[in-house]
Amino acid sequence: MRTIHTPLPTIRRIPLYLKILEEYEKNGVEWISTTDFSERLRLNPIQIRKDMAFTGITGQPKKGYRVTPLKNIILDFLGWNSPAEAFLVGCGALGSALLGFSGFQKYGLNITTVFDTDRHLVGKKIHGKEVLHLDRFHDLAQHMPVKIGIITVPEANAQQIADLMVDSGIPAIWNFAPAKLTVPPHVVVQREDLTEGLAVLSIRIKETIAR
Amino acid sequence: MRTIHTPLPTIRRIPLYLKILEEYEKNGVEWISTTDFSERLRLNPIQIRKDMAFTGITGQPKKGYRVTPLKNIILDFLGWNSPAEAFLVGCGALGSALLGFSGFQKYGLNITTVFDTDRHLVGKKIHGKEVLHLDRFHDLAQHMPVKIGIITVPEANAQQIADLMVDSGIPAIWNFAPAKLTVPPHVVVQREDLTEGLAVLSIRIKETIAR
DNA sequence: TAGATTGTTAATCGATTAACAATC
DNA sequence: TAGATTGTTAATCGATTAACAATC
Repeated sequence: MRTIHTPLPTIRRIPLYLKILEEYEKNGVEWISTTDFSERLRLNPIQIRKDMAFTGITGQPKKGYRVTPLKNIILDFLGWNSPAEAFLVGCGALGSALLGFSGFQKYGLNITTVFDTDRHLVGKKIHGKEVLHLDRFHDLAQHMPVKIGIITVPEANAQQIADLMVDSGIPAIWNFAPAKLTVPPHVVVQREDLTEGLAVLSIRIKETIAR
Repeated sequence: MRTIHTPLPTIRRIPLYLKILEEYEKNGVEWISTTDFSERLRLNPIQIRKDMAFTGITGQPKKGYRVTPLKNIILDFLGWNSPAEAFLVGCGALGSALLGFSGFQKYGLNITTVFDTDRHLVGKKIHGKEVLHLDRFHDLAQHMPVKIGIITVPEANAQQIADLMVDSGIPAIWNFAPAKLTVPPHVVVQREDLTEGLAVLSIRIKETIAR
C-alpha cells in the first residue's frame, strides 16, 4: 500500500499556523476558523482547510477549530512535543546565531552541545553553552540520544563533519554549509541555502522594476 | 499577452547550477552537459534541460553548453552581474553572520552599510563595516541607490524597520525576522524562515524512523 | 430554521517526466 | 555515418482551487 504523505508545501506552511495558534492561545481565544487564518496569512481558506485535514484535526461547522487541541495536534504531527537533542558543530557567526535563536526550544529542537576546533573558541561560552573541542564529539554522542547534527562550518569542512556525525550514529543532519553532502541512505539531510532565497528575491525585483 | 514566467522551483535550482559552473570554469573545463549537472546534483536531466531553456541559453548537441557563456547568461538572468546595494539593519548574531558571508558579492549582493540602535554596537566594526546608528538610515538611503533592505532585528521591531525602509524608497526587503510584514504593493518582500526547514526535517525524521 | 463553516470530491493549474525529433 | 545530446511537444503527476454536500 502506498501511503499518501503530506505535501511538502503543506509541511512548510504548518509553522505559520502554529505561530498564530500560540498567539491566540496566549490571548485566551478558544476557537479559530480558516477565515481567521486566511486573513492573517493571506492564504486561500480552502488550502488551509486541506492542510488542517492532513494534521488529522476535525473542526466544528460554524465555529472552526479549538485552539489548544489544534496546537497540540500540530506539535504531535511535527514531533515537536518531545524536543530532539541536537549537537552543533561550528561556532562562527552563523552557529552563534542559531544558538541565540531561543525559539528553537518551542520548535522541538534542543541544541545540547556545541563544538568547534578553534582554540580561541573552545572553552568559551556562547549563549550559555560551553564550546567543546570537536575531538569529544564521537564519545559524547555515544552517551546521549542525539537525533540531529547541525553543521555550521565552512564548506570545505562540511563533508568531514557529516562523516563524523554518521559514524557517531546520528540519524539526521541539518546542513547550513553550501555543500552537497554524501551520506548513507538511512541518514536524513536537510540543507538550508540562502542563495535560493536571494535568487527568488532577485528575479522578483527584476520583474517588478521591468513593469 | 500573459508572459510565461519562470517557475519558482527553477529559480531556486539556478544557484546550484551556478556553483558547479564556477567550479568548472576554475578548472578550465569548457563544456558542460545536462548529464554532468545531473550526476552532481542528482536531478533529472530533462528537468535541467528545461531549466536551461528558461535562462535562454542554447547548447550544442553532443557537447552540451559552453561553461563561461552559460555562467554569464545565468548571472544576467538573475541580475547578479551588477551587484545590488543593500542596507542591513540589526547587527546581532544573524546580521553578523550575513555580513560574514563573503559569497554574497558573487551573488549580486553588496551590503554597503549596516545599522543598529544598540549603543554598544554603534561605532564598532563588524567584518570591516562600521555599524551606524539607525537615525542615519533615511538620510543615507537618499544618497545611495539602495535596492535591498535586509532586516535582521527581533520580531517586535521588524515592522517598524520595514516602514523605515519603505519611507526611504527602498524597493525590496529581505526579511529574516519571523514576522509578517505589511508593505505597499510595489515593495517586494522576501521572507526567510528557518522553521520551515525544521518542519520539513522533523517530518522526514518521523517518516524515516517509522520505517 | 437559516447561515456559517467544515470536509470532501471534482476541476484546474502548473511542474515534472516521458517521448521523440533535430542536429552536430 | 552513428551516436550522443539538445530542444520541444505530449503525458503524467501533484498541488491548488472550485463546487457543493454535510452539519452544528
